[in-house]
Amino acid sequence: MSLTLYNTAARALEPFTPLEKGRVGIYVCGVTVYDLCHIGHARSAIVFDVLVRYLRALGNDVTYVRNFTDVDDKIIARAKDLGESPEDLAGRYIEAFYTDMDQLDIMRADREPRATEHIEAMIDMIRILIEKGNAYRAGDDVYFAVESLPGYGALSGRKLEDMKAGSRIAIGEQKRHPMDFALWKAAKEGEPQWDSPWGKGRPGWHMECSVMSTHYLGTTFDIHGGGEDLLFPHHENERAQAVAALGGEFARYWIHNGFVTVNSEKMSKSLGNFLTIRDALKLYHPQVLRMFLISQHYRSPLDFTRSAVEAHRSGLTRLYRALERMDAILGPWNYDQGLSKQLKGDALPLPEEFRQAMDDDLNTARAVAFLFEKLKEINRIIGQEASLSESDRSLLAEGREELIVCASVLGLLKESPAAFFEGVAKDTVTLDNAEVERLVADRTEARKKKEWKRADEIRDILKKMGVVLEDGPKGTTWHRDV
RNA sequence: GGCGGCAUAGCCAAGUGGCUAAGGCAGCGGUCUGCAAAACCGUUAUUCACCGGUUCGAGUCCGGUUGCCGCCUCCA
Repeated sequence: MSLTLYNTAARALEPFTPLEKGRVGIYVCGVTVYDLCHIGHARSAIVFDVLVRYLRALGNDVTYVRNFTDVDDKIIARAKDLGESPEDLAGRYIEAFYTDMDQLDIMRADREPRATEHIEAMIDMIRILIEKGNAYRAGDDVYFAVESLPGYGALSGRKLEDMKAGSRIAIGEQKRHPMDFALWKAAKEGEPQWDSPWGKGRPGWHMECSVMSTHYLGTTFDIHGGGEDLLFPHHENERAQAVAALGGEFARYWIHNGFVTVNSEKMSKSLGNFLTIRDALKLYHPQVLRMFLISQHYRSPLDFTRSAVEAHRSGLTRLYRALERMDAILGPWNYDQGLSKQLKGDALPLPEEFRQAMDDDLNTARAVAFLFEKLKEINRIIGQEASLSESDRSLLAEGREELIVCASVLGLLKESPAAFFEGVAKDTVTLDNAEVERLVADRTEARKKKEWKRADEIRDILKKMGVVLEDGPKGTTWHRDV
């Protein structure tokens, strides 16, 4: 079996075959940097992060391009409100993007172009579109003529005649067809602007992606991704421009991720339920968020609720606990190893079951289920800890490797258990380890003397400090309450 | 109005016509333990919103009903 992906353009699952065997070019629409990223941005970023990781784990040489939209109406408006330059505002939010995404362990793309770095090429593309008769000037603006391109609407499954967009046209616009969209917008006072054959102005939103994707990946490339809301008009228009201007096929596979709702409501400013990554990270450990965000299929809507996220925190904790015990038995694992191997693009040894799940349109829910099945196997072996045979130990070592390699494709189990437990603990108060150790030792003393009451008192004290004890055959271990 | 999606146990969720409907969380019973915790074992959907149909066989395909959601306007 090989990788099958749902191609929005075909509205069907299709076997994925790159243009060139072993090489994959992927372009993903990034964010418009005028505000902090929210949990929906995180989902999108994680979906494509996992896709790229998996393509690499299969041994592909992947070129991953993700843009920043750093010139746009919203940026200009926000900058004006804050009395800041649009460039500074965009710069600040690009930094914020990295801060947040780094915490979620989202890999950097290979190319992260900004719209403002490619204005010249956009002007060139607009010029070509005018020459070819796909675009026209109207006043100081330039519009794309949707009727000039046969098949416009095919990507998003719309017919021009169905799209009664007349009511959306602002007075004063001189479009030939209501669906025509701006390629170049004439400059307004005090806004970012560039010289062009049509006077000073700035490019329309869709232009940047047509130009930057084909610049880095060629006129026909493998995968284009983004949130499902971008399908229309953004992706439709992006493709129309590129196909009309360059004649290539543009993207061959279109992948769109579903939305995140919060308590069953779409996030919106008016509802005040915008959950930024930053705020979510105040409540949950980044690995827990990641686990939650990949726990269902990427095309399904995902509802963010406290109880749902917390369920995954419990599950992830169980995985890390097993890791901790394996480290104790086998010696500590180097927690960077899985990831660093895969970043080189070498094929990873992935178990068949895991591969089948991922091959099936990136079924991360099933992939996670595999992790738990593996966990059960491992725990069964550890259960006999007192008498582990050589073959048990090597089974355990194999199991650990498999578990971590698979998890690394999902971006999970990437840190040491100690770091995870420290980070995931409810109690933010720093523990005095020496104090804990002393109490544990006192309790061990009491238990030796069978002073159960005293022992239980100490256990209660520790519990209140946020420490949970486990009495095992090799003595008492403790960890922070989760 | 146009286009599309979803409805599976207490909750989340996989299931892309055919062995006993994954997995997680929560609960319950058991093993272990001084008692716990953790772990393991067992258990919790004769049934997949409802009604018809196709088929030897449907959660899975088709039609209808109900309910929810998204896009069509900036949006991941």
